[in-house]
Amino acid sequence: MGGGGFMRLTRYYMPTLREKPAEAEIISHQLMLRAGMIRKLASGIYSFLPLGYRVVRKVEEIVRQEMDAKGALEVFLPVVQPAELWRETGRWDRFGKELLRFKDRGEREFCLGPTHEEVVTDLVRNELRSYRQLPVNLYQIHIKFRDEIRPRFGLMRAREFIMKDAYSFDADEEGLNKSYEDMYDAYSRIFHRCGLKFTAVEADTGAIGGDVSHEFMVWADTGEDVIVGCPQCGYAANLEKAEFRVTEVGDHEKEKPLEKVHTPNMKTVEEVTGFLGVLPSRLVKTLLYHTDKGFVALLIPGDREVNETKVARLLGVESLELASFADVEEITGAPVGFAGPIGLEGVELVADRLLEGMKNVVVGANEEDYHYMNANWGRDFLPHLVGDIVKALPQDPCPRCGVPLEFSRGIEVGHIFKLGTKYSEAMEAYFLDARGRERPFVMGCYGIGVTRTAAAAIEQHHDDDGIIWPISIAPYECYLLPTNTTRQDIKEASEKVYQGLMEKGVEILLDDREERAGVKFKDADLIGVPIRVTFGERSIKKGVCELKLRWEKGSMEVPLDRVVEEVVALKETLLGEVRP
RNA sequence: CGGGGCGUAGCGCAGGCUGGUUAGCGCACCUGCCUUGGGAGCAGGGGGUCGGAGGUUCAAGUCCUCUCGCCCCGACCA
Repeated sequence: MGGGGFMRLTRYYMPTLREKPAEAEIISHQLMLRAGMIRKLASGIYSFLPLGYRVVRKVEEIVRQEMDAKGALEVFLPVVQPAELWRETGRWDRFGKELLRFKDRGEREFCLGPTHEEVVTDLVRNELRSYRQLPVNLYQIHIKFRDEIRPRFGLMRAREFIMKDAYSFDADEEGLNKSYEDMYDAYSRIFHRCGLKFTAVEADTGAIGGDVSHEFMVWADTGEDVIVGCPQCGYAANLEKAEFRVTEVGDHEKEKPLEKVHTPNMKTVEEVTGFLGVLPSRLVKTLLYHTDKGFVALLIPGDREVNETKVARLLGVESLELASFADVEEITGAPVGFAGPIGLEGVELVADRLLEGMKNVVVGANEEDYHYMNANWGRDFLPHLVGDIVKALPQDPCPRCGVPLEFSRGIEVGHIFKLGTKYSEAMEAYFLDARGRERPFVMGCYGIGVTRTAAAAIEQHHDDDGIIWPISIAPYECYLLPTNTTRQDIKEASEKVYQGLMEKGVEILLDDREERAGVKFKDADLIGVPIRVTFGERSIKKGVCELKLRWEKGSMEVPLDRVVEEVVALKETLLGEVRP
């Protein structure tokens, strides 16, 4: 590790803060600032101090070992990338403002790399020619820059961050499947070794493209992502992707005559259903969206929300956003709040499958202050397309086994994709197969947010006093705490143990500062080193010191001449607990 | 991009409405004494372009205009 695996605090740079910085909202951000791990340079841009950087390096090293074990090869690609490359895949225009663009002195356009599909594909297309050279998996660990709309939560959603990204190149689908499985396995091992409680969930491929994808989620109530899981069969997906079973196959009511009702100034589902005395699920919301293929009207139950990801996938569109108020008026002939499928022309009607078979529902009348009651599918309106376009809700039946789904929150720390030939075709990256045919590489890409993983670990492992590092990613493994360095016996004992542990390769901090014991205890707890050895007056006279784990209340007395071996053994035990 | 809030010492803040000596407090920092098992005590001390620019005024941290930065919420589910 940088700077060696041992250090005395009198020579360290670890500016801890007693008070929590005003800017920090979530616990990992607060603790990283307080523990002297990071400092902010600008919005979403952080410097790593020695303690923080050691944690980053620990995570990186675990990632590196597991990637190498799968035969992936480490490379180092440029942060600054030319616009032409991004134009080849069309992402120069599509990527949006997250892509930080600038020009060099010669007015040539560049960007700071938010990801490296283009660069890595460019790299191999000039060098890999034959199927015999495949598969290849190239990875790197370094800085990414994404100009987030709103950076927040410290390292959790930073603009500049450290990422491990890997790209696999295979000759065919079968090869890709193998590469993907290897990465899935490597990721499981990596997060396990980092001491994290996590789960892999099915995910949508979104802007990166491709078809199959999993996200690795660290469980945390403060997480920004919603995990939908089945307690019975283990189905797990993120909210964007989560499917659910339709159990009700329709109503057995008789169709009643369509009835136009006056609903003055009632625009929301609550207002209309409250006024008409029906359940929100009996109202059909009609939402107008603008897509790159024109306008569409989405029909969903009043108690549901549109899942835009599912819609985009179903329609095969790239952009999807709610129509403006003006467009809604133009298309429906009524102000927002009164749209409905009956008599709505010029737009494609897309209905959620939940509505199929429902009888006598409420819909907007496309006329200000009017709705219809007893509208019926088939008789009064007929959707052009039916599909799953709403978000799952807790208690919806699992798509696989029908057991009620449970919702929880998580932090996305890893994401793997089967890309297929999307990039290789766009960039004309071909190889020759066994029969001499030119074929595009079948690609996969695999990311891990290294700095986010460190933050996620804190979200999952802390208490009121500070961080509680899993030993595998702790900045140091052991904290030596002489309570009073003015006493020779205490000082000498701690120095001797320091020497002993150093020789055994244990990563240690010796708190040799002339501070009062309380200050040292507070700092030790704050920075969260897992093993602590205390040298105090009472115990030193008995020839012992105290061994304590950060997450346990009590400590154990250990003879001074045995503490080195005890710490070494303890370290091995703790590391063993996070080995896959 | 829309809305709200905040920029005063390294950190956390007061002062501002109602302009008026040398701009304060706690923590941190330096020196000394003392103390040494959960962020001690006493004494002394250093540190500020009050985010920046312009303006009003005899006088601006305070009022006005502009600007920069940071934080939070929202970005339209009819």
